[in-house]
Amino acid sequence: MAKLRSAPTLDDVAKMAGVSTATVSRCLNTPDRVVEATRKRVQSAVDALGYTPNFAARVMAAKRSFTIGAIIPTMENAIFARGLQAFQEELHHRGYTLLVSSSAYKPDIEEEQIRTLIARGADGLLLIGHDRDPKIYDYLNQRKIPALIAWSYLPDSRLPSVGFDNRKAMFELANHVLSLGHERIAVISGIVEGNDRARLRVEGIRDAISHSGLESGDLKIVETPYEIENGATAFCELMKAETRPTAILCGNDVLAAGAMRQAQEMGLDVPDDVSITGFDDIELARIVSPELTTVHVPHREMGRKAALQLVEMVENQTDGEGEQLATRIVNRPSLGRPAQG
Amino acid sequence: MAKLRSAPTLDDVAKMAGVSTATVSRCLNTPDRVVEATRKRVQSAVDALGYTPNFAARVMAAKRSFTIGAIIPTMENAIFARGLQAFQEELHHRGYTLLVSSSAYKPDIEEEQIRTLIARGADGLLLIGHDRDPKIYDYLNQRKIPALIAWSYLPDSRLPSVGFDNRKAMFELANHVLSLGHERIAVISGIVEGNDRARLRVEGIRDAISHSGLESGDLKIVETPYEIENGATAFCELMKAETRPTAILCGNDVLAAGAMRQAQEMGLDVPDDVSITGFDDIELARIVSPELTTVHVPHREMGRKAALQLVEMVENQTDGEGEQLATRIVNRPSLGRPAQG
DNA sequence: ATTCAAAATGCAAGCGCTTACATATCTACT
DNA sequence: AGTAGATATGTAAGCGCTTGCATTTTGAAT
Repeated sequence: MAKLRSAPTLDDVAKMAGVSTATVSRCLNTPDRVVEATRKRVQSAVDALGYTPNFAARVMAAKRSFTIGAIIPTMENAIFARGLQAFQEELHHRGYTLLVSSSAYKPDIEEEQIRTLIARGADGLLLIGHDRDPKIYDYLNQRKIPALIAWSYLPDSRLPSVGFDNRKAMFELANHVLSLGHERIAVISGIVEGNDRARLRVEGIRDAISHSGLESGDLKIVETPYEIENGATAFCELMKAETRPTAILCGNDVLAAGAMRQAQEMGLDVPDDVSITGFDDIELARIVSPELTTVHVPHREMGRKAALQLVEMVENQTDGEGEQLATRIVNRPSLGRPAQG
Repeated sequence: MAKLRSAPTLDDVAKMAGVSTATVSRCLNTPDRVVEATRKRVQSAVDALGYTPNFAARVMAAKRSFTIGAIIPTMENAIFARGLQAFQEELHHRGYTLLVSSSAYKPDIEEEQIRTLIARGADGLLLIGHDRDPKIYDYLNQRKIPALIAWSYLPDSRLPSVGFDNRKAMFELANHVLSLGHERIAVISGIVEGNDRARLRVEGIRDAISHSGLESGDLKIVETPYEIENGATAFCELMKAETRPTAILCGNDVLAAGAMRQAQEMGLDVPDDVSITGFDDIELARIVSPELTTVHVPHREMGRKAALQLVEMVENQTDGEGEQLATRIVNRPSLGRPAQG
C-alpha cells in the first residue's frame, strides 16, 4: 500500500525555497511586499510541491474566509437558480466563494443553516425574504455578521434588502387581468406562512380586487407548496366549483405550469376556457404552451446587485442599503379575455 | 456603537461550566465518555453562551471535516438538481455536509474547484462523468482523497462510478425509434468533447443505426451546449435540410424542450410532422406538450447510492465499488410513426 | 566611505479546537 | 478498610496559517 503523503504545508514550501513561512505567506497574499527574486523562488517551490494552502488554517489565522453563505428555500426548482448564479458570478469576480444551502422552506432548518454557515466562517450571508424569527436578527446583529435579504424589497426592514415589491408587482398584474373583464378570479398561492413574498403577492391581488369594486369575498385561494404537481391539484380543485373562475393567478410560474398541464389534461383551452398567469418569468414560462403571462423579475440583476452590496457591507463594515428593482408584466397568450359570460 | 462581542469559544464554555476544554469537547463529540452531571452543566453553559463550535478550528484539529464536495457541470438547469438533492439528503442523514460548486462544463474550472474543495478539507468528492485530464486522477490518488463518479457507469474506470450506461440507454431508445419506421434521423447532441455522457449517447445512436442496416452516413448531428435556446436553434438548422428528418433525438430533455418550442413556432406538429425525444426524464419532459418520450434516469436512486458509497469509502478507507443502474424508455406522445413517406 | 530611512525578511505568538497521555475519582470486591 | 480496574477529567501539544514587531538588507544621499 502506497504511503500516504499528506498535503505539503507552508513549512515545506518555506524550507524548499530557503525562506521563512512568513515570506511564503506574503508571497501568496501580498506579493508586492516581497522582492521579485524571492517571489520567484517561492513560486517554483509551490509549483514543485503542488502546494495548496489549507483553507481552515487560513481562516483561523486570518479570521476572514472570503466566503459568503446563502440560504435559499429550495434548489429543486429553477426559481432561485438564475439569480443565485449571477450572485455567485459576481462574488467570484470579487474574490469570494459562495456556499449555498437550502432550507426546504422550513424555518428551523434555515436557522440551523445560518449557524452552520457562520460556524464555517462565512463573512456574510444572503437570506431570502423577510419573514423569520426576530431572534435570528438579534443573533446576526450581536455577532455582527453582515447579512442581506433578497427577492423582496421592504423599505424599513431590519436588514437591508435588494429585491422588488411583491405586492405592487402582483397588484399590477391583477389589475391588468381585471381590466380584461375577468370577474371570477381564483388564486393558487404558495404557502403564505413564513413567506412574505407569497403573502404579499396575495395581498396585491386583494388590493386590486377591492380597488376595482368587486366583491372580495369571492376570491378563492388555494395555498400549496411550490411544486408542479401541486399546481395541477390546486387547479383541479378550483375547477370543481359550481361557477368556475375565468382567470387563475398563480403565485409563481411553477404552480402555473402545473395548472396549465392540468387544464390540458382536462381538455380545457387556455386562455379560451380559463386564463392562467404566473410570476417570476423563469424559462418554464416560455416552455409551456401557450406561453405564460407572468411578472418578469430581473433575477440576474438582483443577484448581481445583492453580491455587490453584500461585499461592500463586509469590506467596509457598513450597514448596507436596500434597493428596489422594477418588475414588469410580460404579456403572453395564457391570458385572454373571459369567455362571453 | 455596540461593542463587538466575538463568538464564544470552547474556553468560555469550559470556564463557565468549571471544567477543562477537553471535557467540553468530549461533551460535544463523544457525550457517553462524560458523566451525566458534567454533561448537563456543560450543556447549559453552551446554551447560555449561544456557543457554536468554530468549524475551521475543528477541521484543523481533527483533520476531518465531515464535508463532501461535489462539482457539477451546471446548476442553471434541472439536470442535476434532483440527483444532487437526494445525494445531499443522504449525506445529511449520515452527518455530512455537502459543498456544491459548478464548473460551467469547463475542465480547467473543474480542476480549480477540485483543489478548492480539497483545500477546504473535503473528506470526499463527487465528480460527474469520466472524461478529464488523467493527472487529476493522479492527484486525487496521491492525496488519497476518496472520490466517486456519478451519472455515467463504466466498469473499468480509475474511480468507481455509480450511474448508468449512457450508450446502451440511448441505443435502446434509438432502436425503438427505428422500429417505428423512422429512416431519416437527426441528433441534437450536447458538446461531446470532455463529456463522455454526451459522447456515449451519440455512439449509442450510431450503434443502433448501423445495427439496423441503415446508411449511417446519413445521420445528421448538431452539437451544442445544453440550453433551451440552443435546442431551438439546432432544430431550426436541422429542418432547413432538403429532406427533413422524421425524428430528432436530443441529448437531453432541455435540448428537446427547445426543439419542441421551435417546432411549434414553425407551425410543425409533433409527432405528426416530426418526432422528438429527450433524455433524463426531468420534470420538463412532462411540461412540454406533447409530453416527451425520453429515457428515464433514476436520479434520486443514483444520488442516494452515490452518497452511501462515498461515505463508505471515506469512513472505511476502501476503494469503493461502482454500481450500474437501470434506465428505461418512457413512451410519451412526442414520438410517433413517421408520416407516410 | 558613512549614515539612515525604507524595504525585505524573520521570529514567534496566537487562532479554537481535538486527543494522546497523565492524573484523579469511582466502583465493587475481598 | 483496602485495592485493583474501570471511568471521568485534566494537561498540553499540536493542526497550518497570518501578522505585529524585531531584525537585517538595500539603496540613496551625503
